[in-house]
Amino acid sequence: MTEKSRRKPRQARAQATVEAILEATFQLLEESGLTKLTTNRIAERAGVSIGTLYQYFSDREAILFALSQRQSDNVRKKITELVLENPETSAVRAIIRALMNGPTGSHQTRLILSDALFRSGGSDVMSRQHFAFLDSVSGQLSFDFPHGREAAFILTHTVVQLLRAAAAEPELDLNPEVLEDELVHLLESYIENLTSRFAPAKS
Amino acid sequence: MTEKSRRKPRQARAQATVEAILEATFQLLEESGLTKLTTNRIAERAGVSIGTLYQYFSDREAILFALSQRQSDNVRKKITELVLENPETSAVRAIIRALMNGPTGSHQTRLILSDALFRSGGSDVMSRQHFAFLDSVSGQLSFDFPHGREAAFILTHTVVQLLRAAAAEPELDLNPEVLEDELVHLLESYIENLTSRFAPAKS
Amino acid sequence: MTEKSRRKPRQARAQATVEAILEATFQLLEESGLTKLTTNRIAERAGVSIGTLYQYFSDREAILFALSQRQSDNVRKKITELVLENPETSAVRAIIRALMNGPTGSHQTRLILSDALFRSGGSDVMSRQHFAFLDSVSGQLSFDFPHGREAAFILTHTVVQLLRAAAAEPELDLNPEVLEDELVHLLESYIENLTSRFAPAKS
Amino acid sequence: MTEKSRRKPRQARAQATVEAILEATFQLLEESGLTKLTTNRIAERAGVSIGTLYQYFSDREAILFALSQRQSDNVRKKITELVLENPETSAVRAIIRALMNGPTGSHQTRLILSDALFRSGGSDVMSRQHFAFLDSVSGQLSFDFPHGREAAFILTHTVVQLLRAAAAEPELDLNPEVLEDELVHLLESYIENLTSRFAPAKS
DNA sequence: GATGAATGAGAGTTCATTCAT
DNA sequence: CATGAATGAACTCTCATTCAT
Repeated sequence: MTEKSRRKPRQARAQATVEAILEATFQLLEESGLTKLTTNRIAERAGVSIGTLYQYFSDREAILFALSQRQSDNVRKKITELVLENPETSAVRAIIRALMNGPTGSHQTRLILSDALFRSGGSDVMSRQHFAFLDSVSGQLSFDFPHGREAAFILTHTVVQLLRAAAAEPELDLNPEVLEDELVHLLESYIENLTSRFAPAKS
Repeated sequence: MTEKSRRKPRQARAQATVEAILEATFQLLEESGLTKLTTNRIAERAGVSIGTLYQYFSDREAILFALSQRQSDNVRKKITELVLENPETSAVRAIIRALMNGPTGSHQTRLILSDALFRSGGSDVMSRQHFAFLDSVSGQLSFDFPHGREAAFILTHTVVQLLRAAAAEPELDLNPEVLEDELVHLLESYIENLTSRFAPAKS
Repeated sequence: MTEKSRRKPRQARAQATVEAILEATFQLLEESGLTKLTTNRIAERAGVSIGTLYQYFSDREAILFALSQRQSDNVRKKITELVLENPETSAVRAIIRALMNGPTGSHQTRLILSDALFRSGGSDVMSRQHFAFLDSVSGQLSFDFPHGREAAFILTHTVVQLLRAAAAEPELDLNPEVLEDELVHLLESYIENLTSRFAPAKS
Repeated sequence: MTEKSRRKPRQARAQATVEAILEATFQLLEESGLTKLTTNRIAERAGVSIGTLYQYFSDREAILFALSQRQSDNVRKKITELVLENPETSAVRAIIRALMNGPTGSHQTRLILSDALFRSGGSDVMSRQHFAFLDSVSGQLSFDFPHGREAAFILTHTVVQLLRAAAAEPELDLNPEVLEDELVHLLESYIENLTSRFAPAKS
């Protein structure tokens, strides 16, 4: 759970090795899913020996974890990007858009990586996203409210979990733009509800 | 996806065997989680031979699936029950309460079973809950709205997915009653939002 | 090895059961080969319970054996038939023709049944064919010769084994009529050779 | 048919491992036959782990196939050897002698390996022997004849198949030298017959 | 640092056969 | 006679991981 990576790759060659391993993992996930993903196959695809792989990652889970962190970093970058580019767009929409478009890969792959993130860093990492989200939204709330932990949980998890569910059920064939709209409505009406309950009209 | 159950138990003895297998599976899940759950252990705990187990279930997944369907049936029963007992309670709250209290077992177990349901019956079974939920809520909507598929998806999946997430992160230690309240707020404010958008005041 | 069948079916119904089992076995062999042939599947296809199956056959091998005996009986019948119908045809050709056209079923099935006959009755049953063949041919030889056992072995086994090989290599796509001709040449030239060695010209 | 060997052994150690596996397989075949031959037993006898075995052979069949190829190579070597050593001996006799004495192991083992060769490489490998045989004999024929494919089939398969049958029926207790003689007669009289039909006297 | 041969516990699964009903 | 639920030894095969080279 705690210390996952073994050797911190300082040299360029090592960095490239790590890169190759993660890229190979991603490709294999896309091609044949989690059950076919074995450390040996990853090493082979990455063009390194299985021994080398284990010099950079303590176990299979660590690889998935690293890859999922990457996706998650992408999302964060995307959020910042979007907010800077379209200052007029609401923060909520920016975040939702980032969550929808940030991660690359098929639905299945996203799902797998999101679960890996879940498993390994429940507290560590997920909370980073958690709080990043909260920070972004907090501008709109600008007050403290009771039930804070549960409400915060809802604010931070609703979109991620619904996108996960949508990814898991591709046969529903939901329209991304419409879904984005509805998610914005869902969150914004909840925020409004929170506001009306805990920060009654100042007028 | 394919054909999951093998032999249809005609004799009473066979029915009891299936029962024993599912009960054993549940116990083992509670005790030691998914990774320790092997077909041999299940058979042993159930007091049947491994061969017998394979006469009724095509593989390990099929057992999990059957068990999860059971849980899901329980939830549906609970919903009906609650609605009948407390007609005054809003349908939304009744359903949320059922989803929270219906399934027995630890958080982990619920999570595992919910995932099994997801995997195997994504469309088949999950949608039953989906539409059961919709039916219950539809009284409150009493109108058709565009964006129906996406909105319906949100209505039916939000609570389940958030409870799943909460189960996966027990360290957040959310207060169930407060969470229930907030989920009700979340959904009800979204329903209100839908109403205001698509069924403007008749006056 | 010795006593294979359990209950001798005297009643018509029992006879029909045995029939059904053998027919089912044949069908399954044709459809999916030996490895997929299980006693349970045979019983199912025959429309009897597995218990019933075991009342008529001591084990799986016994079923194959009975079926192969049937094929072998067919061949014998065919030989008699052909000899009676075409008295002008040489005995050798008649036998070869019977061996080629007697057994029904695909190449693979013939192969399997021929092997079953081999295994179970190496001495018992195969020799029946063996001696039947010899008897038919002996008219042409009409003398005793040394090396009798080895020569007889060759006379009785060559055609069967070559047809077996031809069945096992369908990709050679041999022409049946030409093959028949060549087999006749093969055997007849050998018989002539035997004659010239051991029964020098009477003139 | 598909891809049989997995890892190509690059290091000397690996080569030795493959060797040990094949040797172990041969020993076990000799000792207890095909039905008792399991991959686990092979690995144990070879002194390697079951995992190692599966790094070099995709399944049990692949091991049998490799072993049978070895036998087949031995035979070819033996043929060359015999022809070189005894140029006076007819090619036919040399080949028959090689087929009888080339392969080591009991009758049963030979039978099993010959069947394995049949199954897996029906066309690929068997034909190598096929054509090797033909080449050797062709000196004696020195002409083209119609019915080539069927006659060639007979020339190349008769001896192998009869020896197979003889191996399968040890209770016949045929005398090897006499059998060799008779096989020579069988083939040579057929060759003569072919000659007289297709290359009539040049006079 | 890199390699890749070796490991081996243990997973899922099959199927001929028995025997209580 | 027929049934079919139950058996369980035995099998094949996988894969994360180690460690001598």
